[in-house]
Amino acid sequence: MIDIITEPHPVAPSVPSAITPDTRAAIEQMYFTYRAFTSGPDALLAERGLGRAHHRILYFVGRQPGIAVGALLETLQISKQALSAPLKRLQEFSLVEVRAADQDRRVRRLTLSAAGAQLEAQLSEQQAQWINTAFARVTAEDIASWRRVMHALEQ
Amino acid sequence: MIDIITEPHPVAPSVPSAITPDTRAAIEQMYFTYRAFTSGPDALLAERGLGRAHHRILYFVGRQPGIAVGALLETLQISKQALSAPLKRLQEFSLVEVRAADQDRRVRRLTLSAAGAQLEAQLSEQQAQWINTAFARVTAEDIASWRRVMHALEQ
DNA sequence: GTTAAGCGTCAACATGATTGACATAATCAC
DNA sequence: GTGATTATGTCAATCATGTTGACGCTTAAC
Repeated sequence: MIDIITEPHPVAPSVPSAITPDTRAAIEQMYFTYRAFTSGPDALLAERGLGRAHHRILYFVGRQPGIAVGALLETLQISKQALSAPLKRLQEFSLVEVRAADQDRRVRRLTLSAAGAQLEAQLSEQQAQWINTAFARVTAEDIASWRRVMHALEQ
Repeated sequence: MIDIITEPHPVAPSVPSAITPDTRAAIEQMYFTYRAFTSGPDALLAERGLGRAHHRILYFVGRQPGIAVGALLETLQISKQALSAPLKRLQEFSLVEVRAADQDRRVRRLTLSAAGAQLEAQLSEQQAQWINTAFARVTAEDIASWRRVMHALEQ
């Protein structure tokens, strides 16, 4: 159980803040934009009885075919138990295939089946169209700048 | 129960896609950037036994003091049942205050207590510092462009 | 042959969301 | 005033996604 503290909380006195209206606007934009970003795929996935967890697996296995389970866990930053159920379901649906690695047979390599690759393409296609639609409304310089800022935001 | 279809799925044949490597990169950037965006506040909230749901309530009540429950539901796009538990908890912790509206006493107006405002400021401060740190590494033109693109992405 | 690595699985639990049904108080329409 | 509607709350069942802990299995490494 998490330690719930309701008493006055011992926190470092907050440095007088740089929360300008512009920064506030940026925070809100991250929230709403991400929500819009996920809503398209979510609907498509729901039709098949899948969720966002399955999407992330499909996505990263698609990007790195033959990725090991451990590496996928690192990428997703979740526990193996959290991965277990959605990965199993993707196997049952024949969307993801699992094979022991040749060199080290403890390692399971994950790849997309043809159907898995097709679904992944549909999902990415949706997001790509959404991004490309937005990109079409701004200049090439805006896009380059957007990338620079997003990269800076990843730390 | 969701209708689970494992048979070949009746989907419109996907239009040959515009998923360029650049678009892929943009998709990934959204995912990782949002994850980085939420990790700071999440840690601070966990110390107090709160989660992201509480954060969103604190945030929007902070931005629109006196907001009605129904309006908050609209903003968050969740059901009243989903709001109930975290809101109740915020009241128990004396972070959010609830008062019947003067004109229409069915309407409950939500405001932050002093402690609630302080916590909200800390959380926003964290995100603001993160954003400002990133903004410091790019030009003013990049920031303006970033805003334009983010706005376009909200549709 | 023992140890360690990579992975799987069972269990218990927390959180955040859903839908459905019903309850209550206050306002509005007549 | 009565009756419908609105704003909100609440109980219940369910789902998805995550956690930690404990234990087991197969394979590789020493």
